Amino acid sequence: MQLQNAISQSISQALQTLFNLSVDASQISLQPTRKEFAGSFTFVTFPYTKQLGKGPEQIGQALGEYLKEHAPEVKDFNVVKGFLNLEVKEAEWLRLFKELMQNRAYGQAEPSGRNIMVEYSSPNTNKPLHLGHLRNNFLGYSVAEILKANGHNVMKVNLVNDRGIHICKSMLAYQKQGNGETPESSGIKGDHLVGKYYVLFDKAYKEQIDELVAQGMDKEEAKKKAPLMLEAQEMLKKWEAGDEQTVELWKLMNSWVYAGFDQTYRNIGVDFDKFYYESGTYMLGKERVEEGLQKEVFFRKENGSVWVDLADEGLDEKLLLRADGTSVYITQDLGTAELKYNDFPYDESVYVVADEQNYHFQVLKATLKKLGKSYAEGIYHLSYGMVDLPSGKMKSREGTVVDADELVQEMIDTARQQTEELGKIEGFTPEQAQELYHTLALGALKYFLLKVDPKKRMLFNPQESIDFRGNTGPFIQYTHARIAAILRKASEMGIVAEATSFEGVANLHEAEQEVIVQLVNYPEVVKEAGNLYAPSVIGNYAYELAKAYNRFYQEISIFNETDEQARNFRIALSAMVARLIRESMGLLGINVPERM
RNA sequence: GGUCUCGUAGCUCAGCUGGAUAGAGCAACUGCCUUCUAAGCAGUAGGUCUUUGGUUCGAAUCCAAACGGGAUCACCA
Repeated sequence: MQLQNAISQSISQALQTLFNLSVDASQISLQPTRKEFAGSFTFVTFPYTKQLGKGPEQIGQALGEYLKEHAPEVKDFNVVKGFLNLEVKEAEWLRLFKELMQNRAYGQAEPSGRNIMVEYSSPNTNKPLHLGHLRNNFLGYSVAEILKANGHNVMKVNLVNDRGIHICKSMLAYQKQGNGETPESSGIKGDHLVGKYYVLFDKAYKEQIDELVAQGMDKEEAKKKAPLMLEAQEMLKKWEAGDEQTVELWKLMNSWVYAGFDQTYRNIGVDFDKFYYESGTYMLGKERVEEGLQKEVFFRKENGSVWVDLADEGLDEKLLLRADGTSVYITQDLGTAELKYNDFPYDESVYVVADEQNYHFQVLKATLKKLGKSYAEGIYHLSYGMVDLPSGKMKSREGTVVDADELVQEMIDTARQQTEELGKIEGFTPEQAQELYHTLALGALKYFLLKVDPKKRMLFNPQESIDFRGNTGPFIQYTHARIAAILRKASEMGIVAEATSFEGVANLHEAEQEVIVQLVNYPEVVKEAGNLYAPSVIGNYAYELAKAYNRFYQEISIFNETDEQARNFRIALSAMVARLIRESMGLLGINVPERM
């Protein structure tokens, strides 16, 4: 970056000196040179032809000659049409490399003083996590890490949806058919056990609907009138009224689910600084609604329901409180927003929630603004696309949902199988092998889900996503393991590759230079990923870095190099690549192995 | 129907604030392991960047429209 700035500065000077044209250096943009031409940076001269009344080649030629003479970084140049390609001196690349290697906090931005809250995961407590949740969890965790690397003060929170009709469905089915089954007695993980009863409810409920329809009732009506649905609603009312027995069962079943979630979270390596529970926040929302009525930014309809008119924001009227005074989804979000802000006065509050809720978040933000809440401005909906299967949309009702725990286990099995096939498991203790499989499995899965732009809907193909070759997590992990082997060997040989140990290196191979270019880019990449809330930017970078290194690894020998300085440089270069692979993968929540 | 969003190789995806002959991976084909881990490297083949118009020196990228997917517009969450 500073290299680009320096060159831009020189170009600005050149334009002034040669053509008497004043252009600020910040206005001069350089782009990476396409690989079929010599050079590292390219300056496009087309935009200046009119003002200067000269041809693009002519301008490029004149600038190139000036830069070669006056810019200390520029080694040579070539002009192709309106493109001035600049080659940078090898000494300059080496200097940059030494500099970044000595910077212990390389890639970590200065503290920004900004507080950012990141809410993610936010599960319902009536069933286990599925593939869609995995994208959410990986995204949320990764974005939080990326924001930290950008110098922000980050708090990760999980808002658990622990109340509502869906939980009552599981509870009801359990009451009827549970026979006192527990996770201990059945050996079923708590969230799966509760999910089992949710499915049982749904099955029986469907049967009732079919029956009613067979009797001639309209399907929509049957859905509302089915006895089981009425019972579930009754149970919800009892819960809201604090009925002891209902609350007791609710607590018991939720505790099973939490134990299960806890296990899954630990297994997939995500964590939270704080949990919020909707049962603990939904009442607060009603206070905000009351506040809005007093401020006269909300209004009450004849039947008693409360609304906000967001027409001036290009949105509709929105219900905030039902006629019977009970809260709806957005009511509790109004309360939770305030609670969050009181706990952690944020500059920004990120909600990692699927794009089906885009409208909801527009409404939430607009409504809080109407209430005059200053923190409304900081609300940012990190909206991500749904995960599709080759068979189409995931539908829990049709049983096409991919269970998170099962998927992770399948990935681990595949990792084991692949590793054994390749015969790469010699010298591992069983525990180490197990750890490796886990690292590879999650690396493959996380990378697969994070390499795609979050905003885009994506396809999860079970066959491809468990691939360990090509543009995958394990490919990058493998590159790290290779370097680790080199570093072990260097260490055995007593080589310490410090900046001083290769000061005499004069020429660089092309492959070496390409690796340095990648290394130099890293801070910019972290910044961009932060600005865009996009782990995919980091993922693409890690892949490019690993690819550049593997090219180098293939073409250039390290330990057969007779020039000690050159050898030391290559070891240092390798160490730095390993470090940035570890860092960047860490930003994705992916661990890297020492051996594989 | 209104609003929002997406459309790039057979498949899955990159392509930054407009720049050169649009790039990866998978799948197909060809080479490279007595030399630091072949989960690798090098190469061949594969494209009307959905279409049409506009902006300009220049458009996959910006604007408009059309076509085709998806989401949403509940006293559901």
